[in-house]
Amino acid sequence: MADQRLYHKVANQILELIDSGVFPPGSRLPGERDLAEKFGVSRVSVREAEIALQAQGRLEIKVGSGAYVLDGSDMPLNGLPKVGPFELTEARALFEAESAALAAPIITDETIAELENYIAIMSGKVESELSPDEADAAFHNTIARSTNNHAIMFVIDSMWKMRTEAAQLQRVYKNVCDKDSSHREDEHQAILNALINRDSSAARRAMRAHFTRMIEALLEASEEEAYQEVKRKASESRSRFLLTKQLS
Amino acid sequence: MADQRLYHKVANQILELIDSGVFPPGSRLPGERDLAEKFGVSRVSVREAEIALQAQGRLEIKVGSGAYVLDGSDMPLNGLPKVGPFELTEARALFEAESAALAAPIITDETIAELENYIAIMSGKVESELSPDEADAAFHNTIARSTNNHAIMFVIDSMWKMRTEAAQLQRVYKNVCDKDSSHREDEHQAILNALINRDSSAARRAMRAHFTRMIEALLEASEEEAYQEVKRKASESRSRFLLTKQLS
DNA sequence: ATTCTTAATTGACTATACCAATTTAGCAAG
DNA sequence: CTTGCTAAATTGGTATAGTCAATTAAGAAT
Repeated sequence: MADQRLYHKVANQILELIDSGVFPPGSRLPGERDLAEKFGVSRVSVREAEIALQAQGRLEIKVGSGAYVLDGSDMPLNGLPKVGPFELTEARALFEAESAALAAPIITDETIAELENYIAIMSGKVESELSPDEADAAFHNTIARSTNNHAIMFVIDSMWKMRTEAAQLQRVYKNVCDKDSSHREDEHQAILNALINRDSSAARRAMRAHFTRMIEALLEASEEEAYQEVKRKASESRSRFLLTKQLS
Repeated sequence: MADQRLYHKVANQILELIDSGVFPPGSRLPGERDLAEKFGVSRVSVREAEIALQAQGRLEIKVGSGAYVLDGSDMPLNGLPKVGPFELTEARALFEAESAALAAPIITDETIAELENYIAIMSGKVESELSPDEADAAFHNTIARSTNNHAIMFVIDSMWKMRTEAAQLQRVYKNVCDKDSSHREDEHQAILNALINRDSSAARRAMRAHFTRMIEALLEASEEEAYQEVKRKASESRSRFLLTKQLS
């Protein structure tokens, strides 16, 4: 532990100050010169520490202004895998179902009201600064959050970010996402109803059904438009997913 | 684009050299002094560039040796949340169970042989360059890999990395992990048997049981040693986990 | 109160120097 | 010829000190 570089130690000290609330997200860090004196190190080490933190998406350094603490929500999260739409949807079907099942028994009325709001936004019945897509993200993330389990929140959030990247790259996925707005509302409502009833098992089923239909839609889309890659992956996995579906 | 920092430009130049194959993964970069001269910048700028790339997991800098290009496979993945041992185990119970259930119908005999080998390594019956802990990681990662789903592989791998970080920080977790070696072998064998039978449902159950016992062990440990934080989180979530367990 | 100018602050970059870890070269012993 | 050790060269790590440019804050002029 003693063989780590100085700038690494400094970075950790800064991180502690951030996490302990001394420097909340959005706030500005003291200047490099101040921090150098405070930590008893050279300015170079502070600089290197801040550069490393910036590379990790924890800070944003503005020339002539200062280093600002970034909110954890917009952390880019390095190293997400490139993942095809089918396998991603499959993974979400499994994991988000468990997320919903775990959330069901302990979800609060406030959170349920929040979810209702997101559904309204998605259907366009309520105007908001959130886009329908962002409301969709918020819907799933909020369920994950109500599990009170940070690992689950991380996983659900990561998969949404993969979806965003995948949607940028692949037309099929985007088309399907756009086209399924009609089904989406009903399915989200079904999930919500299960949560309102605090029915863990129903929540799992509803969430699985939500993504299962998305997979079907992807399959159709991949047949219409000859996206070989998607088609191959889809047919290869179809049987086993439909198999495991029955086992829940 | 012209207002980016120098070290950022240098980092991009280095990245280009890496991606173009001039410096393949595993190779060593020229020294900071050489690169500084080559790029026509100061050594500090090269240093800052390499530190940023290291923070992004593209390089590994070894003191007195040099900066080495990292393979994409062992990128450390930044931005992992700090997660308590209980919630992490809970998440793994849910997600790894689904991973195993999905893998069961399509796992190959080769992969099963691989898993057998990892179990043998963990029990010490076979000597290997892998530590028991690394074999444990390989066991779970291999199951995830056999799902053929990159999103699932990512999630399982991420959670193992969280575990590693958590174990460094929290004694309880580490103690439990060390003590459960005895149960571990039987449970892993049970999982493997389910996979051999291609029994999706049994694989799910076995995997859940594996982590459920770990949670019980954590609960005991947190009572013995008065780790308030763990204790609180555990008791708060215990009921709902045991609840959802029955619903599978 | 508003705008403009100016001074102070802050990050960006360079140059130089020294230290410690690592590697390499060379030499000695077997 | 191989092995093992030592010393020198290489390499990253840190510090100090200074210059420059972007930004901000303070003050003056309107």
